[in-house]
Amino acid sequence: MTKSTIKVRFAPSPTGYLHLGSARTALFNWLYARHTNGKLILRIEDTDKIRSKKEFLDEILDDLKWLGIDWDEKPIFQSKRTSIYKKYASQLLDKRLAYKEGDAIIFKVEKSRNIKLRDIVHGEIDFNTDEIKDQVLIKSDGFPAYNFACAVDDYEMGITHVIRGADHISNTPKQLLFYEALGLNPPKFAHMPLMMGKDGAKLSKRHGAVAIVEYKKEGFLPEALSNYLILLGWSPGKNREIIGLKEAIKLFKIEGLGNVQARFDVDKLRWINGEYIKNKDTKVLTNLLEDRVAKNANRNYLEKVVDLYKTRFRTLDEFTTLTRAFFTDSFPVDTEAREKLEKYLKDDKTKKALAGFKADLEKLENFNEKNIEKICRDVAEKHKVKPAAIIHSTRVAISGKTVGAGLFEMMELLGKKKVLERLEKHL
RNA sequence: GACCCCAUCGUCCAGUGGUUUAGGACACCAGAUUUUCGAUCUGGUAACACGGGUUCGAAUCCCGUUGGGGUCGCCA
Repeated sequence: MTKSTIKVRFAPSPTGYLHLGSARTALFNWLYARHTNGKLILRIEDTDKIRSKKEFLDEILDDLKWLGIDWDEKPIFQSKRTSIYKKYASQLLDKRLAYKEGDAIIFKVEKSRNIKLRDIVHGEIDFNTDEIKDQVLIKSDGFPAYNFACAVDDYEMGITHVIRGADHISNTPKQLLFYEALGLNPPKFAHMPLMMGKDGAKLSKRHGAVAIVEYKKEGFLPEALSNYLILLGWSPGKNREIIGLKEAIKLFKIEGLGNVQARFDVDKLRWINGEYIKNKDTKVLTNLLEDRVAKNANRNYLEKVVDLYKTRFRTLDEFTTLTRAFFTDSFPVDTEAREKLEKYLKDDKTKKALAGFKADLEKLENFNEKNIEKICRDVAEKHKVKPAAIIHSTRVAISGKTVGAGLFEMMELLGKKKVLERLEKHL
């Protein structure tokens, strides 16, 4: 292992849950650190005394771990470093580059200067200091203002690359001014375009869930979410869509970060999630599903249901609604399914065939897929109806749905007793 | 409003002056599987925002327009 000098950071403020956009930023920082064999440091920006909450921090840390992100060294808390910021602020005071205003310390911005930012994703960006007002360094409450704390910490922590959202582009010249006044070398910057909602507007609750924890609850797999997120603004090449974090680390290049705003598309996320679900080992998948079905469900039985439905659900939540009939007798019957069944029952021949099917099933001793299918086809032929008529109406009767796995497999799994009960009840 | 960023199918991504009648994926549509389907397989529709340049040649370079986004707090 070669030593790397790369050091990046992810700096959440614990004033809310981990957001999709922040998670993506964290992911790219992590990818870069791991690819370069460098370090990722967590910096907790808790300088908003009122809005910062411990429970938010815990949740953010949990979500990061859940996504597969780990970090090096203990997280740094800005709230515990006030003396450091004050030290730097005093330096500027001494140099007469800053002034006091009450208890606050303000940085004097020199007018009509050009500040050049060399950004890894955007290239050179020029700013004129005429657009920048004097900047608060230390707030009246003694805590540092964001831009100052950020600049001081990135230097103090030895951060080499700042990978963050494009919403910070206009903050950067201010930070650059601080570095210059302090006589310090700034880190390199990479501003990634923000993630937008499906309609191109700012991603918010009205587009659906924005907190990582909500996706976790809905039953998205962490590897699917992180896979989707890194595809927004970066490409592993060769038109690859499904890519694990391990491989992404190998392929990651910071120069490959896109400069275009991407829209969050939950449909694609759902597709990726489905891909991960169907490729997952049934036992492992069952572990994830266990607490989403009736607690008394038999493990072996559960595994069989999972196996049967593996390719048909895209979130863990969907499994629950799709397979309800396997875990309770009081499952709902979809309106569409109800109508379909009623239509079949209006036909006299079909009705008689179903009665015959039921009667033959009662006599069947070895209630397995093959035998059931044979009975079904024999009965259909005898009553001159299409097997489909029996199959479709039976599926509705035993599951309340028009969609599902193969009927005969479903029947075998449910067992003779339940199948007959349901046929009796619904036909 | 000022300053800044951005602009390839509906969406994401590929494409970095000629090998492109612009490729892949999601979504959508159609066909198949006649045991359904939101499963599976096959196929299809669909884009270089617009206008000027530069060049033998532009999706690729430059300028402008339009459109989207961001920032202008003692929030971060």
